[in-house]
Amino acid sequence: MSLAAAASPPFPPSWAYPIRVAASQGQFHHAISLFLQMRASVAPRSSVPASLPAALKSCEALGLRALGASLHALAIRSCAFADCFTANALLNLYIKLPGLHHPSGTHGPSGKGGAESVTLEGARKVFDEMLNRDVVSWNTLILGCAENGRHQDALCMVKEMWREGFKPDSFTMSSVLPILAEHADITKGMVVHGFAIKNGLDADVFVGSSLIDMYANCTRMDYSVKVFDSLPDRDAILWNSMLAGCAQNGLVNAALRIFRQMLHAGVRPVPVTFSSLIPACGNLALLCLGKQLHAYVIRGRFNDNMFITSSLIDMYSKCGNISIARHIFDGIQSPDIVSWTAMIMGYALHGPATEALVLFERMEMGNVKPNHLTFLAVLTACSHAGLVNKGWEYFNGMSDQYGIVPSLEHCAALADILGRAGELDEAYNFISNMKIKPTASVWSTLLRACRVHKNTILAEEVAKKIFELEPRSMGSHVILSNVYSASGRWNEAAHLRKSMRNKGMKKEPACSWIEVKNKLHVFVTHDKSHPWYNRIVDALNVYSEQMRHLGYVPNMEDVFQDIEEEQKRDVLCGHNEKLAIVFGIISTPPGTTIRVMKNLRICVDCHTATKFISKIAAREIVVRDVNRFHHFKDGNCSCGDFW
DNA sequence: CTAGGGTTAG
Repeated sequence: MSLAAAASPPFPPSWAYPIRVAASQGQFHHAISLFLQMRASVAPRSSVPASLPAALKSCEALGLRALGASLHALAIRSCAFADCFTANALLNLYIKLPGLHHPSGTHGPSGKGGAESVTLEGARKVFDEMLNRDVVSWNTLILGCAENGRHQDALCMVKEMWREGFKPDSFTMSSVLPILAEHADITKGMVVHGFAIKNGLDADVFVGSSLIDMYANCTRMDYSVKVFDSLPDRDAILWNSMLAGCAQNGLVNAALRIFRQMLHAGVRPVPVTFSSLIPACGNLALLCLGKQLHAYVIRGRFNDNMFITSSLIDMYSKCGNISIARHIFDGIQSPDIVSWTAMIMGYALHGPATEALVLFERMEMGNVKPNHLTFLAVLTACSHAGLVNKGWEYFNGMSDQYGIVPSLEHCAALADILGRAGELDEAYNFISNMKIKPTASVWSTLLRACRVHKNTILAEEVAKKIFELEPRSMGSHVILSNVYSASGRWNEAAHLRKSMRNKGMKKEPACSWIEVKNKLHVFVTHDKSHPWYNRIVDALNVYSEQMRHLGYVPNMEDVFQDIEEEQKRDVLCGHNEKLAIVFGIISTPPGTTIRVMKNLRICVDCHTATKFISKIAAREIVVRDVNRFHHFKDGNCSCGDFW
């Protein structure tokens, strides 16, 4: 460290200058060290106020709470606290370092608020004691509230600052807009937008990107586009905001267009560019596109970025390609909790569910601590593999060993494990005695189980509970009606359907889709508009004949209407997953793996038929339904007929 | 002295 500059200072003598320079260059240790030397020397008192903001900033960066507290005392003793600039820096320190207590106001952790509220109390005290405040003071406190979940406080404070004659600026906007984005409060969001326009703040890129995010979170990408187009050239952040917004709203084509425009405009992609695009491919199961992005990632040497590798693992497994996902996972030197969880969830959804548990144990041995999502993944694996004892073990272990309180999702997963395994009474008791009040969705896992295990009596009781909580629950009405149909109680089924019609309830249209040669083919039930429709039906009829020879019997359980047998068979033939699968087979070279996605659960008959088709056509067929993956091969399915 | 974009679930 060179003291030369400080030892022979320019006129007027100043210690403050090198301290400020060091802090502004990120050399916080150096800044602190200079500050302490200054205090030990006979430096003029006037150096203290001028160097305090930089010293406080350095404390924040290095997390030095004790020194921070003594600087607070020094600020008061030296009268530097009267200076707005210095007091603001101190206020910021209280916001940024949780656990730094105001010397005169340490009440200790109060009630449920805990350390978080104590931290803000200290900041609030500093703020209240300030002799002079400016817009920065208000902005600092508002941001502190915004980032610590005190959303209402933050919004109230904006009104308060306005009342006291301070005009909100671009900093205020970009603290407030993320709050409105999180609450999807487009009404207040547009008020803020209007204020920004009126006060000439809308050309600011920080405000602009916050507005883009806010509208994107309110699923109004059209407004986001308008904001984006109205902003002056460019900023890489804005491009990435737009990309993330489109990707999260499922607008993959729009996202790709923006990606290309961005490259064209000479803006270099950064890791976040990909970590927002890749998950969108996974959610829509666009394997070809995902692979292209993967190639881009490799060329750009982004593949050592954990966010990207995790999203690639998730993307490949959601696209049905668990082995590539595993290959990427194996290439990571030390996986973090996110990549472990993504990989474990991949196996949980795919089939070799015990592999998920093996990975979980390896993860524990590697001293990576599981979080609530990891346990959700492990419980999902137990459910899909029918492992009841293991399920209980993990459910109890998560709180006993890791102090993670089971959430509603974990409880639902355990109820699912019990129900699928046929332990219906245990599942019923478990749900009835849960610490958290069960929701309709928890009960409906049991309703599904009742249907699989053909327990009509319990199904009726469970359905009653569901309808109390959610009178218009479409899925539950359908399942109960299926239960009635399956046990030949057509009158009850008909009555139920009538009451559904009276309530104006409509079944979610089922659809399946498949990507062939980079093009997406969507099949909606009863939609005959696909150009290959007749060819598909012809092929399906040929398969049906062969299937019958091999012993296939159509299963009518899932047919909703009580119609003649012959008609029912037609309905089943028209099931969109069958159309998508057969289209895949006749439009690709022999041996190609068929990957089909479906927006609902696969039906019993389609599941059986697909097993036969995989054998007859000698194809591996991967079906992703809304719940899990099915790998059909050689007449068998990886789910073991258990879903 | 105060500010912006991303990953795992359902």
